[in-house]
Amino acid sequence: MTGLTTDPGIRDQVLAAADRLFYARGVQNVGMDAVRSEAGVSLKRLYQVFPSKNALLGEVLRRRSETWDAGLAEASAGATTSREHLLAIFDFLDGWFRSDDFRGCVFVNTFAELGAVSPEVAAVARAHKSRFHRYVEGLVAELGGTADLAAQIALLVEGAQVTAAITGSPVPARQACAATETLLAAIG
Amino acid sequence: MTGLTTDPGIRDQVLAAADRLFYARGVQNVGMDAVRSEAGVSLKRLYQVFPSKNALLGEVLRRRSETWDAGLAEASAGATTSREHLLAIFDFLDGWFRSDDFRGCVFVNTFAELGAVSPEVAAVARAHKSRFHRYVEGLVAELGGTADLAAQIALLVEGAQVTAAITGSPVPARQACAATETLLAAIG
DNA sequence: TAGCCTAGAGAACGATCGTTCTCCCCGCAA
DNA sequence: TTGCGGGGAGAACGATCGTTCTCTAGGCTA
Repeated sequence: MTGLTTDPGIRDQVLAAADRLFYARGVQNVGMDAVRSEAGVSLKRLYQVFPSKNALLGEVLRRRSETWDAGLAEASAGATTSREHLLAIFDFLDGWFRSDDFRGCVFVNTFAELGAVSPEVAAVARAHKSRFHRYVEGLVAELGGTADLAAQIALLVEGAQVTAAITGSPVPARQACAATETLLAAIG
Repeated sequence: MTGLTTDPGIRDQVLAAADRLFYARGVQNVGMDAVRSEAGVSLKRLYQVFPSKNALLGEVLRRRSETWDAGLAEASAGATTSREHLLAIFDFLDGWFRSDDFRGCVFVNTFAELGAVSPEVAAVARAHKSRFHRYVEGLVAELGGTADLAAQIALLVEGAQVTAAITGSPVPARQACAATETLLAAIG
């Protein structure tokens, strides 16, 4: 009927393929042709759905931010207290660090790669981190902790991701968790 | 006399220029021509001193590792106890985070950009982090702390660098310092 | 069946980049 | 003064990449 037939499945396929490749190799090490192959879609279609690589990257990042939230929510499913919600973050990290394709935080990686030359990328990274920071702040406040304590815990989460990526080991999740427990114990 | 006249000043100029540009924009966003211009050296000379961009990057990273050590040593100059040496790390970070051109840890950035496609880059990043980790471990051991405590402090240092880079604020240095003091206080 | 719209495959294009090559000039030895 | 070897500037080359264009085949409408 209309020439703009855009099967929603195609959009998802492309996003999933781009996400996989960008994350695994770095954005600049992945050509649009590789995305096309991985997605099993023609180049024409690809550019019909996303007008440029930058637009595609933007959507990939937006989706990763949602995926992060979803993973966090899933790991917090059994949590009842604020403390449990807080510590569930580290369960989430632990599971993630153990996955075969783990290669650090997409936002940190993309910021490192393109943040200096792309204000949009820098803004998306900042927004994601800021949102997570507020999430932690809310939980810590419920436990009677200060904003500074929340910031400290966020640093541990950040450090765990970077360290797990570079060392290839999942233990930073447990270490960051233990440190958080120590910090929480010092609230009183 | 010999055709291999390689003024040692030129080598330093090139390294300094490459370091500045790679760090400011990301390795892949800097062409060899830009390095050449920044260094004020002919392309021929550049390739006489460093046979390839990869070789140049390798040397830049090696030098950054030394610069890190030197900065740490300088910030620790007045420290006498192990505790002071440990806390001096955060003075070092604070000064660094406040510098205009701060853009995170070179090793983390380069790992994010090239670690997946360049085993050498990944290895250099790992080696640097591992060396710093051992440094912290030594200091913490002198204070009667465990290796796990050292790892926790290292996570704070890592997290502070990433967070300062993305937010553009120097406060993570202070926050990581405060968290470290809390963790140290819990040793007993 | 005839005509047309669409989509796919991939060639083509223009830009960039790492690396090498050419050309020209300068300073030095005889 | 006359060659000559080395160095500088930048053109050139080959590869890659983002993006667009062309060509062809196929399916739907009348």
